[in-house]
Amino acid sequence: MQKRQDKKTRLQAIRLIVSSQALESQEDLQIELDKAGFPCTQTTLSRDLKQLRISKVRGRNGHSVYALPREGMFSPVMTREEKDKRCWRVVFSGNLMVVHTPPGHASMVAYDIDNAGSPYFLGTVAGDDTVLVVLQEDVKREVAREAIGEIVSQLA
Amino acid sequence: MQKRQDKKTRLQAIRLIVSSQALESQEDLQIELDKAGFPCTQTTLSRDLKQLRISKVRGRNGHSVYALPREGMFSPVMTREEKDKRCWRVVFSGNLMVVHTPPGHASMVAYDIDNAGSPYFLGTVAGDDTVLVVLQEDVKREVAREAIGEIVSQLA
DNA sequence: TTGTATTTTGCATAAAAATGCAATAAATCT
DNA sequence: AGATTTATTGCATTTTTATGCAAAATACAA
Repeated sequence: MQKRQDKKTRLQAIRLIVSSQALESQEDLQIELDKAGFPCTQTTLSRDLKQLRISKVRGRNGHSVYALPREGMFSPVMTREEKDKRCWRVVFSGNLMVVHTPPGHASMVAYDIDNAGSPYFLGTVAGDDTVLVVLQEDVKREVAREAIGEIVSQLA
Repeated sequence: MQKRQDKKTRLQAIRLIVSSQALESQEDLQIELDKAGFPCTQTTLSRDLKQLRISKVRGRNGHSVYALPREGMFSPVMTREEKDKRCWRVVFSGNLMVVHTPPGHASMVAYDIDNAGSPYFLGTVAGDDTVLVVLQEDVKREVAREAIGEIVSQLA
């Protein structure tokens, strides 16, 4: 067998390529990777993509393209209980809502809040275990509390 | 050909099944769907999944399961050009300004805001795609909006 | 070093998913 | 009603992706 190429670097190249172009098959990716100086087989690509947790997702047109995984994505295998536990405590201060979560889960919760499209929440900033949510000015805390409850348990 | 079953209903059933169990193949889905009273072929499923924009995503273990589409979940939903073109969304609440950016760009924007040396902005906190800017107490929103506009456009 | 374990990779092949074509049900038009 | 168009669906097949196995490079231990 020939001298191995640096796998780390190849994986990095794959990330780069996948994030910058819409590739529809491993064969296409293989071609691009080859251009970039990383020749390899479809077999290897299949394994690399698995390791990088890259999957094909459908655009509006129905076509599928490869895409990097985004944190905050959780598999449908997560149990109800696990999801409900994502949100620990909610307190308010001025027009800010402070959501406490388990360590490391803040970004996921923030992601869900952002994507819930609620009119009450203007935006979020996530740390490691805390999410800061900026409320619409005239929103009552009760309303906000209920809304966050729905988002967390609903996605749960 | 036999009497057709209601496609609408079948699609609904697929949504339900996919969102409640971790299925690894269309064949598995076919079996579940059959149990639910919607017998059909893999061919039909392939088409249904395409129409529903359901795709396989990888869990942490690397295994793939079908999952309903979630907006904004994957990067390629928006191309790089679209991201660059997208106009920043700026909203206010109290003496806070909330600046939305493309995913991962918040810290860069925050950095630029900090370094712009504007007297209107006391400080910033950046998440992944949101920057929280604390405004000087007596600053008018129009002024703030204009100021941020200048800072941001310098980036582009 | 020498021997052993682990990792990486490709080939051949299996498994999974997508699609061209054709048949026919259902809808629409005249 | 009868004719025409559109939508669904399955079969056969192709295309795409995953994997068992083996070879060889690299890492590791004694």
